[in-house]
Amino acid sequence: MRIASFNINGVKARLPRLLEWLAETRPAVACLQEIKTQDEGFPAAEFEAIGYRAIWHGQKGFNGVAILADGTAPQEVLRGLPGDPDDQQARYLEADIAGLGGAGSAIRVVNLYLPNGNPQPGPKFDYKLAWMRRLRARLSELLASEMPCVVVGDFNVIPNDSDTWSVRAMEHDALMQPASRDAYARLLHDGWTDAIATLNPRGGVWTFWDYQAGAWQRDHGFRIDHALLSPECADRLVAAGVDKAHRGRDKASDHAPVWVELT
DNA sequence: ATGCCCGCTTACAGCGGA
Repeated sequence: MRIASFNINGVKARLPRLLEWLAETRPAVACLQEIKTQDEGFPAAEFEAIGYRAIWHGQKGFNGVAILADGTAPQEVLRGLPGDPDDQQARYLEADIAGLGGAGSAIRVVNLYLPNGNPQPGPKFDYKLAWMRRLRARLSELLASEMPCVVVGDFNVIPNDSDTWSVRAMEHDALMQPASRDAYARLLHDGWTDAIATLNPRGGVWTFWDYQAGAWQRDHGFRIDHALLSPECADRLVAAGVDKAHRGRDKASDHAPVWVELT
């Protein structure tokens, strides 16, 4: 059973590529980030036509997340990350997916689009770090619940030096500041398993290649899209990967899809 | 040091992304 995450950089601009990817890889759950549309612009009928039911949290022009499930409707648990009533940005969706947990029970899926934080220092970086503190609080509740849980999305954090083509090029970027990395490391220390890192301990796996400066052609990428597993799900991990070839297609997103395969 | 490219917007230039 596959759970995938894909920062699509605009659901309207990406729809043909997205439908193609769903048909080719057929994940049980597909979490999308940066849908970049208001709720009423989300192409739910296009996904239903190929067997996916969806929930989504849109915003005009920027951000926006969606959860698609193959043949079943995601049961929404949370829309928006708790902890700041003034936060209006559409970056968090949490849902139960029936039938994917042990013995036919549900699995909890968190889909997030963590703030970029550039330029740093500054208010956008402060917002990122505050968002990560709120995320840790919510994910700690999920760990305490002991339910099977998968947290995927664009974390906008390069966890280790081996997760970027060039430490020097990214040195001053918000994605790999010590404070960003520390906040991510705290999640892992709490008990979450980074699926791709666990299966690729030497690093060198990228999920993003910039549109600019020929980054794709030069393989100048880094790893910022992650899949975190609760202990129950980590025991079921059999594979994890990146659909790298999709980054090379015409009209591609600047991110490639990432996925985990659980028994 | 900045822009490169791309998607979005009551757009035709500017912003955000990473």
